[in-house]
Amino acid sequence: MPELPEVETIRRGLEKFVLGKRIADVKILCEKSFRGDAHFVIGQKIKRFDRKGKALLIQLENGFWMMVHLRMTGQLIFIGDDKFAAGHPDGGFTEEMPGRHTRVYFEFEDGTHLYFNDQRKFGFIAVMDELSLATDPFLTKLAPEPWYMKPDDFWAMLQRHKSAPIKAVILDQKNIAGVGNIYADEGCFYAKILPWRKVATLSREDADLLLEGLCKVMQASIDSGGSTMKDYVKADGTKGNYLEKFSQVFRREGLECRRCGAEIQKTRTAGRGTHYCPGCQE
DNA sequence: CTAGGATCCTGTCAGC
DNA sequence: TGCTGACAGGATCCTA
Repeated sequence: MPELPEVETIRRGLEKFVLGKRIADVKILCEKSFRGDAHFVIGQKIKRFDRKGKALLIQLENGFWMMVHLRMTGQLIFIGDDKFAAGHPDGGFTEEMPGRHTRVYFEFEDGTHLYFNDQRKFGFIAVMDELSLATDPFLTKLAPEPWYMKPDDFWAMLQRHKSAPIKAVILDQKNIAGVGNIYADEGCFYAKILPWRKVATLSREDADLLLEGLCKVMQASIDSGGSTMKDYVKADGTKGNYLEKFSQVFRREGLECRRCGAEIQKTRTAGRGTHYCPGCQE
């Protein structure tokens, strides 16, 4: 579920609360959720948190890395004097940790913990050396994030997928990085494009507007995630919800369009639930 | 090469 | 109540 803005929110939170901590132990409760050798991680200090698209990268002082991908239902929860959670919106601090969905957790030297929870087990943490990171198939094929893509590049990319629905194209991380189901729908709404339109039917203006929309909705969400994080830091279990704050179509089926007043609809495109306004998208 | 569908896994919810 | 199928903020694998 977490898309780029969620992962960036996590990255910032971890940078604030976990950077520099030394990992005393790693508990693996689900083998599938942890790839590679935990021995390269135990005893190491966390040197840096980075992010590429939806992938979180953690650099250790010995030069090894951990790549975390949350996929659909992953979340990271830090519990110490401060508490911080982000990712999949379920659970949070209501459960005892480790909980029913905890797959892996880290114990730091100072007694604090970082939990990786993942209901559906699609996500993972992978221990990687420099070479495996540099040659990782997902990372090497990952396209630029929207704000690093020029309108010309975006347009050129679209020309390679003329017969696909536009939503399917922007969901593919090899085409543009970080867009998921929420921002695909929100971006199409911004550009007034129906998500199932074949790319061939889009004008250059449509494409420019869509790229602009993707940049804007994702940046707004990152900014909002920042304020959500503050609520979490208060450790009161508050569920910040940036969707409520500025979603125009996502999970608003049956409600009025904020732009034209028509009723937001939900259908299926590219195998995913798809939200749109029949009044102002075409 | 692209496009589309099945698949990984667990949980919840609507409908019978 | 119990069963069944659909669906879920993702990405890969397989087939055509």
